[in-house]
Amino acid sequence: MSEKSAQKKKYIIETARKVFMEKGFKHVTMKDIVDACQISRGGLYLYFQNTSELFEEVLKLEQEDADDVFEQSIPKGAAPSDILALFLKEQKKELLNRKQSLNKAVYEYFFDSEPSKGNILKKQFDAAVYVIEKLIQTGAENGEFYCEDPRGAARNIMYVLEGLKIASQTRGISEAAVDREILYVMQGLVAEE
Amino acid sequence: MSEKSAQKKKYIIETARKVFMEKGFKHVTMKDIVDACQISRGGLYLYFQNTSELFEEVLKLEQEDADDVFEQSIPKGAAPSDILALFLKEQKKELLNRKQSLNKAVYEYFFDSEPSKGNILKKQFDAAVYVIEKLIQTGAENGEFYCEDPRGAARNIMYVLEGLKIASQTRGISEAAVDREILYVMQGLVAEE
Amino acid sequence: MSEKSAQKKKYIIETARKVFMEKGFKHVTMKDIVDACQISRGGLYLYFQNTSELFEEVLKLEQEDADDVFEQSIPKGAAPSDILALFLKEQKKELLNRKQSLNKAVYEYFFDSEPSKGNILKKQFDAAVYVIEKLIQTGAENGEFYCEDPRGAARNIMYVLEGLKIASQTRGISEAAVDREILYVMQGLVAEE
Amino acid sequence: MSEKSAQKKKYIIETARKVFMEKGFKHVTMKDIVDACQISRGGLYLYFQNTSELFEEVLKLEQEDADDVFEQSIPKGAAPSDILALFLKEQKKELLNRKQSLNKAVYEYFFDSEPSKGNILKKQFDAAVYVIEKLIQTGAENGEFYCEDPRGAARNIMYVLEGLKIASQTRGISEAAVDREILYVMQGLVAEE
DNA sequence: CATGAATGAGAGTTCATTCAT
DNA sequence: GATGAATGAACTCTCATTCAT
Repeated sequence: MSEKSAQKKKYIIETARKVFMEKGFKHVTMKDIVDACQISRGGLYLYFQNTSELFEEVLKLEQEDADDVFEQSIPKGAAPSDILALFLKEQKKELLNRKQSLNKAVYEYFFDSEPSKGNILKKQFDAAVYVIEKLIQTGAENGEFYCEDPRGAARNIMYVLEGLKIASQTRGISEAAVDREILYVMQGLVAEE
Repeated sequence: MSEKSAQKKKYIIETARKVFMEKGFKHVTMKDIVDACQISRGGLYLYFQNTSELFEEVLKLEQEDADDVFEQSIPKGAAPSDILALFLKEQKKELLNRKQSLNKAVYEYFFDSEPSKGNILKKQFDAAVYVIEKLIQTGAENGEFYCEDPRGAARNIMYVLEGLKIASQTRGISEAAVDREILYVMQGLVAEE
Repeated sequence: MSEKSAQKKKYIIETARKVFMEKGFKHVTMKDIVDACQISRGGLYLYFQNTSELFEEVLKLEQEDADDVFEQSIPKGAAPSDILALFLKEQKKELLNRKQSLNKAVYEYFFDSEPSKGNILKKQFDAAVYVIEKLIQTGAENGEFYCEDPRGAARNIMYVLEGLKIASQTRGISEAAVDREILYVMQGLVAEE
Repeated sequence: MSEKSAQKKKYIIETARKVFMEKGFKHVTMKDIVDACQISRGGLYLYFQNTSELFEEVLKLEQEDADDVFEQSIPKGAAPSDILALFLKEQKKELLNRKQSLNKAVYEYFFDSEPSKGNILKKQFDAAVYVIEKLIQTGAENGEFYCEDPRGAARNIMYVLEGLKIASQTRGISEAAVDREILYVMQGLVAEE
């Protein structure tokens, strides 16, 4: 029944994902998962020992899905500026629907965990910086962008996005405010000459 | 003995502050406070009904102290660029000693609270943006800075700082990384001509 | 300060009386009394060790007042049937305003106390039976009433009143229902011949 | 194991019943029940959220049992006067063993609950009045009783019983006193002509 | 006498975790 | 594997009662 087991495990992870989006990480109890999945208490423990273990699996799945989506959604031969714009648009969407993202749960989870675990976050961040850097570089080469420090600019963009994310989850943020920040960083890439 | 009462209340707030710095907000129980303060269970309830109420008072005190410190630490007649540098240095110090700041607790607290409460955060953010904007403006007038959009630049700086804060609390961040980001935003203010 | 003390004690008892009327006996805490009287916690303990002690004093005062009222409100030379009607009317008023009487508090108090204490209740009950019996007797002599067993009739009336009281406090009772029962017992005294 | 669950639930209710008979309603805590049932704290909460919920179930069971007993204990073809006497004898037994009845608990419970809940009590009372009325009517038809107002008499009997119950729980009452009251109301049904 | 801050016992409640079936 | 009843530790909160001032 390894096949069936794997299916059930995946089902639990996907259901739990919704719960984490809704309630963040800290407030979620094993009971919440049990209720959402409509399985037995003991049944859940067969697969996951606690919410942390479960959340880690959610993150893993999330990562895989994100990679897939990213690759598929980029049109072949798109211009770097378009790709960057598309990326920022995605981020904006996530920012504004705070209940539809795992952001809060991610923050809560990593607040509690050992720094070592943070490497996953770090890797994601660094990977994103790298991709953006390459986009800016390519864009600079074909004249779309003007930028003397592509890596610095990429990092700046990512930190601003992090700042926006946390702002969205704590004090709330308007669409206009998000647009303003995105516009600001984009202008930094084109307006300088 | 309202005098003594006020003293004790302040003592509790200050002790609680340390606990919140150490453990964030969510994990702190009334018992933690009771133990840290070496007072009785009921005694604590005499002053605060729950950890939220207590944390709000900690924030209030924090705000007052911050105002005092800020005013005192700015040398009269200092140049805008120096003041900004000083501000960023302070922020850097806070970022790197993540156990010495309330950042994590603040985030955890506002994750759970109603958006309305977030206004406090928003006010602080806006106030900081305003101050930085004025610094940049003044700096631009006397030739220290070059900047076409002081408000945009000020907001960018603040969002980067937020991004750095959350990075510090989740994945950890090196001093070099902080310096790099600060340098980047500062260069944006001077290097353009 | 014995004079002042006595005054304060009486003030506490009278204020407590209102609290007991409002909340019954069990739910009343020493804090409730303290709040209602606007005195200090320690101050209350100077006079009463607990709510039972206080309630006993309330009852004592109640009894004295009742005696006074009773004597004063009976017109000299009134007919027995009128006095009885007056008495029943008073009882009815008390029954229908359940928040304006100590009934519930009395029951709650005596539910908890030792049977020995119940003697107070017993004395009150017996005294009332005695008075009613005499009224009936006198009424029988002058032809207002017809009754072969005045004591039995008196006791019957008192038990019905007790039943009505408890009904009023638990399931609620309408004015019509009270009237009906009063009429029934009164008819038993006149209709038979 | 819904079967086993139901058994345990019933076991808790029956054990709780004894506790309520012993201590009334107000003084009973969830811990008392836990101790009496020899189960765990959490285990009890699996079935009942609080003492009120539990007490309501006790009452429900009580009602069912009472109906059964009543039907079974009435001999077929018994005379109305005998049935009434039997009923009063049962009531007397309950009155005299105040620790063996739920009366006190019932009163305490309904003192606190919303009037709407009191309807249960009202229904029971009205039902009993109805039964007694019918008995008296039938008895009057076959000459056992003489009564012009069977409903009034029935109500009078029930209120006296209520009065006796409360007397039993508060000041205590002797067997002789109960007999005296029962005799009085029975005489009212036969002696008048 | 009077005050009210302080204490601590104990009630209520929730949940991660286990285990017999 | 799967179930869900059962456990008990831990937390919140309330009050009667005391005691230094």
